[in-house]
Amino acid sequence: MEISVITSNIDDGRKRFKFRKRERLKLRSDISLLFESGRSVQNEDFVIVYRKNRLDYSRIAVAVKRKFGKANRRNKLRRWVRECFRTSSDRVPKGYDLLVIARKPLSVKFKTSTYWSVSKSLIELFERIINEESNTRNH
RNA sequence: GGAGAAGGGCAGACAGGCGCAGACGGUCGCACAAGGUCGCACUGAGGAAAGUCCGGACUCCGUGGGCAGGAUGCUCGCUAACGGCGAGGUGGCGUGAGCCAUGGAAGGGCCAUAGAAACGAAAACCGCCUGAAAGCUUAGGUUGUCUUAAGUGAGUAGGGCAAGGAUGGAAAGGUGAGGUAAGAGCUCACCAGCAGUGCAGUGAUACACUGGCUUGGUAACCCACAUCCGGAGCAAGGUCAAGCAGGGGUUGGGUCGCUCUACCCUCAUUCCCCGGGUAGGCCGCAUAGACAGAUGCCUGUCUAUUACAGGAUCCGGCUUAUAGCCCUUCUCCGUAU
RNA sequence: GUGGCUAUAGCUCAGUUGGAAGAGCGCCUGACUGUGGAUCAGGGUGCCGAGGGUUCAAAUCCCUCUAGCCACC
Repeated sequence: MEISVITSNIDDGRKRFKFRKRERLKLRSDISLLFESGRSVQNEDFVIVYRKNRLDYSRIAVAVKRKFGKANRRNKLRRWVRECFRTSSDRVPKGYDLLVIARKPLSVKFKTSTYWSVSKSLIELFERIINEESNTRNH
């Protein structure tokens, strides 16, 4: 019961987020479905392929090509994307399967870029997904 | 204080917050399954985790032998083993601390072009030394199809030499003296190198004496000798089980580049071939340990957002990448005492 | 991850005991033609993926890197 007190204290400042196992998109069949019937948005850094699932939460997968860089760089980008997904879950569209693909220009400027610049361009894409989906519903 | 040489170390730290993986303990769950959920506590990437260049462990392949093939290469030691490391020997470079290299008298191959000649005690372009003759001319003796002298031919042909020049990456010991027509290990002294003997050392070798005077380079060319190596690799391999539907074939199969001897299995549940369908879990697997694959972000302080960079069967090395520092030992130069 | 292969002209490829690098297509120049094509004649387009080493000499032999590709659940 002491625990709940602590967490509630934190909730005063900012929200407490988790990244659960079920929020990962792991099955091969799900991903091939995405490629077959998913829609996509893109900017200079990323492509996001998305598709509505029948759950009340979103699932995410990250794809980084081997050409992007060595293992260290690829790991770092994957962690940043995951961190962004976790901390800004209120801005992520709910009930979707997402596949984030890193593009070539990002690999060039990756050495000088920071976590904030990467998460900014990701959030921009998340918001565009929300907008486009609401538009199609209106039609 | 400056310029170097060798070796070793750190690889952001501390505090707080959010988050992740595993194990453990609760809890939900027919249940010691999968999965979810909770957690004041525990564990959670590197010096190179990398390249995959070596060596093992481990696993499967039927046993043994031979050939082929591969690796290493001064000596000794360390090691499970190694192509690794340590010490020593010899040679080269550097004022020095130190650094780099290491089989050429078993045999064969190759050394283009240039050069006389490229490993055969061979060869002769220029050169050095020696050095003709026929013929021709002139003069004389003599009148014969004769002969003498000088000149010319010619410093030519021929012979001797391996000193010097030229070529080349490299020219067959080097320097000096004697010697000779000119020269030459032709002779002598010293030096280098080779062989033998003695002595010291486990040994590579060192030292001394004696001898004949002397036969390049290339084994990251073949190779001799010595030592070692069977082949594949955790996607190895083992095991469990659901679903469906099994069918067919004949001397075939039993790791390998080749080969030999012996052996084993086998007319089908197991091996081989073909078709359909497809799905995997667990073990292997670890005091980090997954199977879409765990380390990230924020705040404060310290110069600090800051190098190279992330385990995938595990160890021992090597190699390559690397910010900013720190420590130890040593060398040379300058100044002061 | 494990085990392999390749890199030579703009493109596709040769290049065997180490001795000054070629073929085909394309390209450029000239001739023929009013112009173009076809045809004929001529031309090199090269730091042999990068850096070291062995050698008198390296596309070739040895070592280390860098790219690209393939096979095996």
